[in-house]
Amino acid sequence: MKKISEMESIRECSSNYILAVNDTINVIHGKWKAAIISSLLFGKKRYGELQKEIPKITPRMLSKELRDLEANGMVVRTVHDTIPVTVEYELTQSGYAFQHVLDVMLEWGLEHRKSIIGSTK
Amino acid sequence: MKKISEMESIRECSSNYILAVNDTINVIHGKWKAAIISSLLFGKKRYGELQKEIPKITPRMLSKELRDLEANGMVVRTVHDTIPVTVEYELTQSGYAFQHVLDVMLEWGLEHRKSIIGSTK
DNA sequence: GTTGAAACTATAGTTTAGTATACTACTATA
DNA sequence: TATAGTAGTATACTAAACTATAGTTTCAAC
Repeated sequence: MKKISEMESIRECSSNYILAVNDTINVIHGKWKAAIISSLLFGKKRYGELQKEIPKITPRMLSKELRDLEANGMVVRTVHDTIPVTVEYELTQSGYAFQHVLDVMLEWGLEHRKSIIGSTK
Repeated sequence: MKKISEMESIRECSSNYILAVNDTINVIHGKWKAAIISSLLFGKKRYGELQKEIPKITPRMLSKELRDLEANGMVVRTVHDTIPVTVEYELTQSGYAFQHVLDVMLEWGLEHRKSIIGSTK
């Protein structure tokens, strides 16, 4: 399949590999993006709901990170003409697909923690 | 199996999920760590070899990042009593296992790029 | 005409990350 | 005695990320 050969060819070259991986790292770069994405994996949310779910984020950071995620094609922002206006944020298809990446990170993190505890006792 | 149930229980709770995922993000946090890990995936390397393979890294950053990675159980540092002394850095088992995380990132990144190109044409 | 809700923005400051450039310690060989 | 190789450290700086706190807009209900 094409996907396999594309990955294979990138994996052969250390510098291309790093560039492609960094593309992904940049999308979740920073202190808050993983939290926002994780929160949105449980369903679309309004600005105020995100603020409540991510307790210590400032409004400035929340709106900046949401703008970044929107610019990167991770979330879509929808304004509803209710009174007062409400805004909903939802993951794109790519955004939802990112759960697989987070799950693999989670799994590795759990194993890694075990291996560290095992090696220091 | 235990691993499944552990993951399932973490995935049920948004805040625990974020905490566990952040453990992993912190390990590769910063501009250079993914590059160092990627380079070491191709085999153990000496300090000077890493410096050549990662062209723009300063010696200060390289030694800082290597210290971080060592402290996090990602690499082991071995001093050989050659003349002059040589130092080798090698990934731990966890470090090598991290390739799976990077591969999933790579794969998602390639798909994501396609979906962005597809949506703007 | 004041209050309140929603979704932010503005300004200023602190903290952390990263860069630039020079220097050190050790020892072997010329 | 000077030079070179290896693996760094030291000092000072700039830039990016993040925080704190207050203010803005819009419209409706009281």
